[in-house]
Amino acid sequence: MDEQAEAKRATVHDVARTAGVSLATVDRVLNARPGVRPETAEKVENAIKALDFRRDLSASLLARARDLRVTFLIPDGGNAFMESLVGAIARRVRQTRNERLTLAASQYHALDPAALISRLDALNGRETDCAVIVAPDDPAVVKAVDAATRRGVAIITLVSDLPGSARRHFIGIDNQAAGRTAASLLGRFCTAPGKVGIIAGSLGLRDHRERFEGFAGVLGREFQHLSIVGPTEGFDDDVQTEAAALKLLSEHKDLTGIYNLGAGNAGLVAALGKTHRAGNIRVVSHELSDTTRGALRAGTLDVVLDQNPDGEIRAAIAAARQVALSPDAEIHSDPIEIGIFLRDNLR
Amino acid sequence: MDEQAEAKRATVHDVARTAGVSLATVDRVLNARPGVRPETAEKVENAIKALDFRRDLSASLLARARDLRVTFLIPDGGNAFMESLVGAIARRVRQTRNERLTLAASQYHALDPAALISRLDALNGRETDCAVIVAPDDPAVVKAVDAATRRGVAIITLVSDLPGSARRHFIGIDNQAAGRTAASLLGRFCTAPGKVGIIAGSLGLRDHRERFEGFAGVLGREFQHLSIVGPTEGFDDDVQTEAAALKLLSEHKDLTGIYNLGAGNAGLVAALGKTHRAGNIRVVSHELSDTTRGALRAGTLDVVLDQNPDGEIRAAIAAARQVALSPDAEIHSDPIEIGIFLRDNLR
DNA sequence: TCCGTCATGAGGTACGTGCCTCATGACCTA
DNA sequence: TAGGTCATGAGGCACGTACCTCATGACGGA
Repeated sequence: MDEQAEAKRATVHDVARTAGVSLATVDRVLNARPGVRPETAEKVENAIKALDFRRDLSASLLARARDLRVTFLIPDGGNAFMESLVGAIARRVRQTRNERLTLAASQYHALDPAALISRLDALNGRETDCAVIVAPDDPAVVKAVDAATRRGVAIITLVSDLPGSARRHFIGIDNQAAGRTAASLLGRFCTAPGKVGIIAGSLGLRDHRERFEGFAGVLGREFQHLSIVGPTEGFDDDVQTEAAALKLLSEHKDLTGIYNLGAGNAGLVAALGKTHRAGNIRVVSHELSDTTRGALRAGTLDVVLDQNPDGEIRAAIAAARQVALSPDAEIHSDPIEIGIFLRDNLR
Repeated sequence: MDEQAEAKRATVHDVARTAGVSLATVDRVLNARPGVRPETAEKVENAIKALDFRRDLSASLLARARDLRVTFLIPDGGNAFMESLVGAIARRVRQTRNERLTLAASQYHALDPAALISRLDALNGRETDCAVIVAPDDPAVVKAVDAATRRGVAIITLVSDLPGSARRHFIGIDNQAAGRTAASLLGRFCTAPGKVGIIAGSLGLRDHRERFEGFAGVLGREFQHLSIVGPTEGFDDDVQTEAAALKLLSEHKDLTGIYNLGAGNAGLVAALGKTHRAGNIRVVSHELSDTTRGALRAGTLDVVLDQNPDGEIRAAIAAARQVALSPDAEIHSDPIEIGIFLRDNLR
């Protein structure tokens, strides 16, 4: 089987000729400028469809003599995963310097919707084409997203979605599947009957709720020799997570497994070490970091599920380009896969 | 932390001015055209470094009025993984239609180095910028790769590398790590003492050898209650793999696990079904496909390691763009991660 | 009927790079 | 010294799109 290149691509000139209108009119339609009668616009749309015309991104960005400007809004506050997202953005900046792309990363005070909202309100379509946000599922945030969209800034949600908002796209993993996967691994690792403790960041967070649901479903259905203790909340914080883990460990001597579906892994590792249970309990947690890598190597953690921050940033940028290309068309993006890391396939 | 966009990027005009030469000379240097004295070229190189000039890929592809032409050479022969690579290429074709990229996929007779070599010999730099090849590690292939490189076709190896050749880059997973991961999972799933059977495609293949080495290392070091039987060869073929699996199963009644590090999964699944051992033996194999997905859902397979064909194709194209941009510079590409799939995180 | 508004056409320049032609001067060789 | 080769400069056109100005014709209301 050989696939050959298709014939020459259609240009705006071809569209104009086919539609029987001038270049200027095609341009008005393509860039949603006023001054075109609906029936004329339709002729153009039809020609575009007939020729399968797609605007040439290279030429387009070149002609407007400016970059595609993408702003990231990420929570701060020492959360290792969020920091790795910021790191991934910085890496992309280096790689995309010759691709007419300007990336700006900006952190807002975590767990503070008002801080995020004021950042969103400050965005406008003249300075920003697209904003990629990691946002809590809050009605006021949804409103701010809708308002920014009306000002011409396309919004893409990252990690945690905002269904019901005007956001153009969501980039993230299937958190239910992540929970199911954790249960499936822990269920097979813990062969003797016993208890499995669950630590969440906060059940107010959509992604954490979904992970727990997936986990509980699979464990209840397939691993009935294990029962669930919790979830208890660690608020994505090392100190509070350590306290939660210590409480679990002291109250349930027959604990054979732990699933930490939030952040705060350093606290969890510390608690396992202090109680001398590291290695005796099977532990699954989320997000690769220096802490979790070290704990995997030491055998304190057995599995780390990872949502691949570099992949998410790449996908977000690709989605932003699609938005720039055709503001209404549906966005296609490769699904972000859940990475499963053991000591043996650490990167 | 906020990262702002840097100042305006340097253009060829800036380079010419800084170097004190004309645009034409800069162009000659940039595109490796003859007619420039070494010391003049050096002035230009220095200006490029001083200004951190990078050629604008969009403008470059636009100006040469042709696409970046990438040809893929993939083995045929019903191997499900190779077919999925071809499918991934087809998907990319659709996504990159407006990115000045022409992808051609071409399959050659599997296990036939001569067929690959004649394809390589037919490539030339006027029609192809870059060839991405899945190639056996054969001295004659290495020679053909070197010759194609001299004719101006950059070669990128995919899945299996050709160290010692003039290939510009390798895209693929760490096969040692894949083997280690398989051992680590199988070792924890098989808690009772017993035997683990190994089926390879062919130990003549570099990637298969590496997987086996990784597997044997971890199993011997960490799971001494398990012993290895094999490897036996299935030649990446369903029928032969089924025969190999049947032989393993009949000769070793105390087999508690199987690791199939090659293709031919349909044969393995058939053998497990016929001997009524499906579900009683822990099985790890490679590459997601309809067969392996179904077997995961049915519980016949426990884990499938996957090298993410879509990601590999994406990475290969990104690498090809880098080659086009600067023919000598080192290529940076995100590592391809080993996907670990259980029933619960199937996509 | 006159003027204003609107839809559209015509044509240009610009973006950054590739690639072409032609001219010029320096240097080498016979 | 004439003819040749070579390094370089000067300039222009092209790629496909964005965006600008100006002209023109149609149609409406007063």
